Amino acid sequence: MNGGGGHEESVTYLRPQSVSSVRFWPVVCMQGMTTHFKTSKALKVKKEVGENAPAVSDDELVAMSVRELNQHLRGLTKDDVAKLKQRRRTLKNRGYAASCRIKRVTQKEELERQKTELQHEVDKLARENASMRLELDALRAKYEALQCFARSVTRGPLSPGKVATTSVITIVKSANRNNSSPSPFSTLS
Amino acid sequence: MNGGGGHEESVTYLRPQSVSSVRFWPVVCMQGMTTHFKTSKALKVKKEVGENAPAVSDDELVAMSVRELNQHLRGLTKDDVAKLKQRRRTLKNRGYAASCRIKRVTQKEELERQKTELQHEVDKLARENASMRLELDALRAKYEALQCFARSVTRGPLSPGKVATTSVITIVKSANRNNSSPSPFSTLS
DNA sequence: CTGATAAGTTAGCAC
DNA sequence: GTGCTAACTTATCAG
Repeated sequence: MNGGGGHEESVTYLRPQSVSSVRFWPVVCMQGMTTHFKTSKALKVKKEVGENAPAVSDDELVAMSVRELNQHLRGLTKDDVAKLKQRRRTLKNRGYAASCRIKRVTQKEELERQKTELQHEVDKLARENASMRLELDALRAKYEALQCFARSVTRGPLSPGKVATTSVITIVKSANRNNSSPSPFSTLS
Repeated sequence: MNGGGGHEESVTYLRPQSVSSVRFWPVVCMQGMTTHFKTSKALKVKKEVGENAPAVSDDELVAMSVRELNQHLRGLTKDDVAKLKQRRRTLKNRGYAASCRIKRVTQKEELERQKTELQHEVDKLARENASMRLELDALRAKYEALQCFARSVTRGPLSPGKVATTSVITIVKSANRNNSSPSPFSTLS
């Protein structure tokens, strides 16, 4: 596979580094891009006699600015220039792909976090709601009881002594049925 | 590139179909897997003299059962068998990858849907909560006012003539209206 | 082996 | 040219 014409001599593989040691880089940083090495894809360069190119590493190549890159391009074949640039582009893309995946995972986690947060908020509001509803019902009961009493006192102004007291007793019982709060007259005395 | 030894004659490329017409398949279905065609990767098969293999299409190959596949493998080189199987595996993987992407997107959408739903629930509960709080406050005010009145009637049983009667009427009216009146005496006509 | 998924490669878009 | 992303390929793992 990958026959360059049938030559086997004086060929140097770039990227001869570790296989399947995969690291995550800080997004867009692309340190330590030394992975994989697909044989059929490995860029290779004929070693010219008296070659002085220092065989830039992936890390260096990808971190290089365009200006720095141009310096390394001095005295290279037009073909080699293209290949080096392509290698740089590929390395960059590898980093972009990693960034993209990290972003995807991060966004998903963020979404799940927000979902959990909202769920907690729903729970909290539902609890508040329920307790308020209880309170409201209790207060309504108390209010109606008190209203009953007030009506009995005012409508029939017979003798406010004994009758009123009896009414109060009744109301107290009624109020206890509905909830735990004491009689509507607990604060009266 | 991809030299099979330097021969250029009698070579048939499989997968010569459309380039970059990408379709989504029903998950795991893998219909219409005719895409891309990376030249450096294209599987190619030597055309043997008297070859009777019908050059199975991607669709057929991927939909084939193992038993059917074995029938198509009759009279093929061990090498060609391996290549065909590899092509099948690659096609399958293409489908798996598509399924994987679809699943990812679907899950994300589902997450967002749930988030929206929860947000609506929070809004609804918050609204309920606020209105109930208003109702509660109004009722408390009414209750206290009535309590005041009741206290004044019971504690000092002076003359329950005009004032008391007026008060009672007010209370009754107020009771019919739930919470729109800030004071039990506001509706005094 | 089948299916799924992480990582890498490629094509193509947008700036 | 740079960065991003969909689709594809490959490697690898689980069942």
